[in-house]
Amino acid sequence: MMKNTAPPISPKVTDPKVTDAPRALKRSRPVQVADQIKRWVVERDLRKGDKLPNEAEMIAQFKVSKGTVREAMRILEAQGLIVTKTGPGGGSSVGEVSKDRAMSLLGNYFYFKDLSLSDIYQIRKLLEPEMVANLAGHLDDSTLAELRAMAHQYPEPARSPEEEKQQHISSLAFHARLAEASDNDLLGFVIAFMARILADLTVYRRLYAAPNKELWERGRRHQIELVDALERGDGPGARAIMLSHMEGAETMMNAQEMRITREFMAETPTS
Amino acid sequence: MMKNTAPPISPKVTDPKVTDAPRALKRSRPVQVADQIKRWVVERDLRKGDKLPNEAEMIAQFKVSKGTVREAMRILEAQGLIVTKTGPGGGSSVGEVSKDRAMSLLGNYFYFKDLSLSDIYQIRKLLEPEMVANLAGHLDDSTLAELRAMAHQYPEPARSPEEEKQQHISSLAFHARLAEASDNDLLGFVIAFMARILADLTVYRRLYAAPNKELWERGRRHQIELVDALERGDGPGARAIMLSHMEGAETMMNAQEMRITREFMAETPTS
DNA sequence: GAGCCTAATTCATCATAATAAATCTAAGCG
DNA sequence: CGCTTAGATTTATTATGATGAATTAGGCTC
Repeated sequence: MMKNTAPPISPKVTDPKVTDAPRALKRSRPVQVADQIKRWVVERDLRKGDKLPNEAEMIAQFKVSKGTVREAMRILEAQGLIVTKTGPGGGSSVGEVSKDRAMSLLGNYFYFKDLSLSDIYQIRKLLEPEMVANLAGHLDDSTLAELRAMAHQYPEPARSPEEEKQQHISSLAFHARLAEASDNDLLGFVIAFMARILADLTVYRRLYAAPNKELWERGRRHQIELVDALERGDGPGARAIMLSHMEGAETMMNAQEMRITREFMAETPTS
Repeated sequence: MMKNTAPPISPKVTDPKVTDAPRALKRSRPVQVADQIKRWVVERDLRKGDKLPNEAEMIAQFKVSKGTVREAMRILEAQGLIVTKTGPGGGSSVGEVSKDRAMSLLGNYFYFKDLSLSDIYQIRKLLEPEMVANLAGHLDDSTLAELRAMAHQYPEPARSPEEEKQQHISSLAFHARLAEASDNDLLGFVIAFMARILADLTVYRRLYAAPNKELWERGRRHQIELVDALERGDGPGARAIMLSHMEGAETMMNAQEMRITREFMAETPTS
């Protein structure tokens, strides 16, 4: 029917090398090879940096052509699971999936989903206060200093739409930095992901809506007060400030026309 | 739901600066080609099902060899962005990233992160009550019936560890089904993802810890009461029930020894 | 007109060869 | 003796062409 080049159908075959191919009868060979490599990695509990066999060995191991092995490697590489280098001592090795790549891949999913601002803020209002409550009293001095610097970066309200956008991005970076410090990796990831989605939005300020100076000032004060609360370990205080901050931010966002950029999120090339 | 902030999709977002090879250094050719194809798709605002040029055209278009084009296609395919078929009328076409694939890719990221149960439950306790509060009064009859059937599936406490595991999985499926019905796609995704992580855990019940009949019974009652509350549109009630349910579930989970299966999440072949 | 068969189209896989990149080695120079 | 650097080596990267397999469309038979 669909697979008579290889002899995998009969159950009692003693396939040389391919000891383990129970399911996987509908997928292309590169995908199958990629899956086998994944299993191979998991079985040996390889970790970041551990090396995989080189191309030639894989060709021999899986009895497939060079091109097929390469396509399999590309699949794994696209998922961020391996990295490959050339040269002596080169080859492929296990690579931890970076947060950046994970967010990009997840962004591809939501590209088709048209999230609304209220969707995102509904979650931010729940998660961000909780996160800062956890964080209170657990941040080291350098992180606190970093946050404080970010909070003080823009001492004045924006005078141009472009500047306002910069401040907006900067504010989101503040939240992303907080998320990075979170002990709860999942919580931190979701919050950072939302910050990134918001940062990727294209903002069209309504021309007739003058920047709301009062709201802006309150947002800035929130950030400063938040860092203070975090420093003195005041969890409930931090939570309350963040909640208020989120509500203010939501109001500001709703006062603007926004549109999701219809681009796949690109990975930031380490800049 | 207040979806009023979601803007209608407007045409033309393309920034003229970044349309053509801005920075193409340092990356391999297949990756560059994949990026070009992505841009090509976005610029034309192609949607699910729209077809891409065939292999030969791409070879001519990008002036690279067939192998390179194929590797680029494998990259995009691994990310779920395209699907490829053979035969007349075959070729590659744009494919919506499936929820399943998105969860697998995200799972690869957390494979290296060793999430704890308390990390997950901290978030569940925040998000799931909120979700059901949104859902109250917004579910159609067939969904309600489906949920009710799931809630009634196991009328008796488990008599064996294996059966208990089945019930556990079933309960998580209940939550995943709720998440699927959520209007807030991001909220639903995060909740379904957590359910999947929990389902992928390998459970080792402590041999000396007899199944807690009372807790189990309360959990079951929660599910039934929850569906009732959802049906009559009682948002606050649904929220309260779910919060209580989450707390109970957390207690039960903590009474068990669990270990994350050290496997990359596989995609379920068909669903 | 229904059903089967053949042919055309398109991707899938394999094989081989030449190229490029990274590293290591050791000769050459100061 | 130590540093530099040219070349050799290892490994992945790209290219090319040929053959195979899957799928559909159209035609042929009855």
